Amino acid sequence: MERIVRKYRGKGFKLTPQRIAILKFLEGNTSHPTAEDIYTEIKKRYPTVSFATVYNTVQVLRDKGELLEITIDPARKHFDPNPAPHHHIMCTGCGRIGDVFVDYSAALNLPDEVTSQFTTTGNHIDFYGVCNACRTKNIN
Amino acid sequence: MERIVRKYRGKGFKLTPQRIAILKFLEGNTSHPTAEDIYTEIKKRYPTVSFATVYNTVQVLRDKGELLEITIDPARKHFDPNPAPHHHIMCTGCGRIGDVFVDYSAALNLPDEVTSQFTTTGNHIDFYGVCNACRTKNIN
DNA sequence: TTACTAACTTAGAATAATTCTATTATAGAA
DNA sequence: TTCTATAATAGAATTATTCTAAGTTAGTAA
Repeated sequence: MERIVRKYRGKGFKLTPQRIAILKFLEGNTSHPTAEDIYTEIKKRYPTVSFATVYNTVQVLRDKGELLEITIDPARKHFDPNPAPHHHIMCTGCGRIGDVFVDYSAALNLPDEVTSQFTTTGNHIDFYGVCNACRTKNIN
Repeated sequence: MERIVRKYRGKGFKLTPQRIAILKFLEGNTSHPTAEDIYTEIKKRYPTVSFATVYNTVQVLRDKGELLEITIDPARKHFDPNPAPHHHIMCTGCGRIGDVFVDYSAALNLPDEVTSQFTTTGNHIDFYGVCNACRTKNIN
């Protein structure tokens, strides 16, 4: 019995071969892949896999709290298999996305004009920057 | 001469009637409209206006630093005519977006494993919550 | 004031991301 | 082993956004 199967069985969704392949690809993956990235990878082993399967699976995983959907890139969604709340930084040059594992919640006090209108439940920070590779490129 | 024209002329883009209508609609607008919201509004006065004009205009305004593009809603882009850096809070019930005019930058120190990889240039916080209207609805 | 042209508007086609549908297949419960 | 709810698939549909080609115009400069 595979480790992935052990980890995810009994969570309320079926573990099909395609899903196991998606879970394996995502396991420990810090590249923040898009749906197309996942599709391209799974297609190598399951050439008939469809986008519907990829989208269905990431939706199930999101709903079960096993995956985060990231909105930092205005062009498309990225996914993060680490469901622990954390933040992200995107390189404005190449689009690479990195993780920021710091909880800033204690510092993020909201003004009265906001707390009087909303009950806050969470926060996510998008940091923007330039990665080393892109900075080097621009210097030369 | 209208105030909008006075404010935006000489900024490097032509002020057409459609653009003036868009700028008027956006002026002081805190509803964070989508492209469709803008299109629907401008269509009232200019029935032949096209989506291309709306998208072209918001792109020009974004490039000129007169408008922010907001990614807090995974479903579609929203626009904010206040270009001063600030943050947003979205109601997870109805999708309403509010502004948060606090600069938290001083508190957002990044760990070494991030600063060694990225030179940070900015940040934007997505707060999530429930607005009063939605909270009341759920109680009843 | 007029003439000019780069920039703009428009309708509609194209693209890209995502979702839906109908059908067939299967994981996992009984 | 059987059964059925759930999932996979191909492909159509939908939605957001961008592109294209043709006609129009804002704003510059004579």
